Parts: sequence; structure tokens; C-alpha cells
Amino acid sequence: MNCPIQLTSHIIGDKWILLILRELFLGNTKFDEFERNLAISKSVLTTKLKLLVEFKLIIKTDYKEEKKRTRSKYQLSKIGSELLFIMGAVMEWGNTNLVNKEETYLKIIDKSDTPVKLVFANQDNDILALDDLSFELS
Amino acid sequence: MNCPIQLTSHIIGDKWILLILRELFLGNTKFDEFERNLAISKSVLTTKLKLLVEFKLIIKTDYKEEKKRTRSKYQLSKIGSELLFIMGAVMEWGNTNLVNKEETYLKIIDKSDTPVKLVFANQDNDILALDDLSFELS
DNA sequence: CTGTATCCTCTTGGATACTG
DNA sequence: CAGTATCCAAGAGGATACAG
Repeated sequence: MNCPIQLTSHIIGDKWILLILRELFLGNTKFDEFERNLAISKSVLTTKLKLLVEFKLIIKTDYKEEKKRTRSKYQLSKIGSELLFIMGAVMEWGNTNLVNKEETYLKIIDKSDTPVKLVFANQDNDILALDDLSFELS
Repeated sequence: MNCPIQLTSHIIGDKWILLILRELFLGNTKFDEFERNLAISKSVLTTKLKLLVEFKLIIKTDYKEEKKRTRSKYQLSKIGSELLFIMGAVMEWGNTNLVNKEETYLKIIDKSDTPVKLVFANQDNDILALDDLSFELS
């Protein structure tokens, strides 16, 4: 099958992967940060991080600060960063339909601290209505 | 946790759910269409469809054509249709990074049959660059 | 056609202990 | 700190048979 959804589902069709990606987009980079923030077991975290490296969504780097031991950090690759559209869409849907707006929640903002939204556009950057869209196999 | 990604991951963090949603967006509605197109076992398909109904993403309707037995169909609800942004983002990423463009593949088009893209915009509908965006918890 | 029920296997994931 | 190794329990998913 040459279906983009089928192929991509092998990566993001996984709760842990989505949550690790959230951490990466939030700027976290270290094994123990993921472990603490996600309450995930070491073994699963190891497995998922390896998967993300295999898929080339993240890059693992060893680094060493003066007088300290060597440590590892994980960062989004180029194509990993492009998952921002998926994460943004997931956040928007979750915020609209599942999140309790009385409490704090996560959103995407621009440089003037204003919340942004996702829209469909054509090549001329005209914004399109949902009713005008359809799936096509070609 | 009041995190939109965490909450939504319980729904779309699942390969089968993503593929069933693809079928629904393609306009398929019947149990055996899903079964054939996805090569999924009956028991799993039953379970996932129930889940989608529980989450109110789809609506199950029984209908009866003249001289025929009663049948069931499944259709996206209002909030289910809003998953189009997630599906669109998944398709775009998959098409860019995983799909073989020599073969046929799936995309979203507008009324003039032109492929569309997803963009981030502010409230004034100005399109934003990725570098201008950041996650915020508030 | 649209399921349900049963069985059986393989995988996922948590807990714990250990290592450089 | 960043894992690896081992073990165990629970769940996911396929196959098959059956039912309205």
C-alpha cells in the first residue's frame, strides 16, 4: 500500500510516541525529563526513543559539559519538526473537544503571544472552507 | 492531566482507528467495506467501531432498503468531521516523507481539483511561518 | 451482512535489579 | 544519568465457528 495515512500510522498511531513528541516540541531533550514528565517505564522509553531515531524523526547526541559526565540529548530532526502540523491539529481538536478550558492547557501561539489556528489553503494562499474539500486518490 | 495531546492520543494513538477514519473520510460506511479494505479481523473491527461510537466520532444508523434486510451504516459525526485537520496533516506529512510519488497516492483537493495545503494562521487570517510559532501552557 | 463468542498467540508495558 | 536485562501480567489481534 502506498497510502500516506497507513504509512504514517505506523509512527504516530502510538500513544507513547505522541507524548514523547509533545515533550520534544516543548523543548525537553533528556531521558530523565521524558521519564518524569510522562510516567513511562525505562524499558518502553528506550524502545520508543530507538524507534524515533530509526525513523529519523529525532537525533541523538552525546555531549559533555566541563567537569561533568557525558550525557545524551534527543532533538527533533528536520522532518520531525514538520510533525508540528500533526501535533497542532491534535492539540486544536483536543482543546475544542476534550480539554477543560477552566484549567490551564496547551496551545500554539505566534510571536505576539496570540493563539494560532490551522487552516486549509490553496496554492494562492486563499483560505478554504471545509465543505469545498474532498479526498482524492491519484 | 488536562493536556489536549494526551487526551486525544487515547483516540487517534491507534493504527486501526486512523485507518477506519480514512475509510470514513473516503465515504465508506459499511462494516464489510471496512473489513475488505483494511484486512482487519471482525472482532477488532467491532471493538474499534464501538469505541468510535462511544467517543461520539461516528454515528451508527440502521436502515432498510425496499425488499432488503436491515443494514447498518457508520458516518462521521460533527466532531468526527473536524478530525479532517488531523487526517490532512497526517496525509501531508506522509506524502512528503514516506509515499512513493511515482505511484498513486491520497491527497486532499478543493473544488477546482487542485491539491490543498495546511497552514497556520492568526485570527486575521495572516499565514504564519513555522519559526514564529511556539508551544505555550496557559 | 453484521455482528458475537471462544480460543490462542504474540506483543506491549510495568516492575525490579543491575551497569558504566 | 542513561540505559540494559529479566520477568511477568495484561491486552491486542487473528482465526474460526456460530447467529439473527
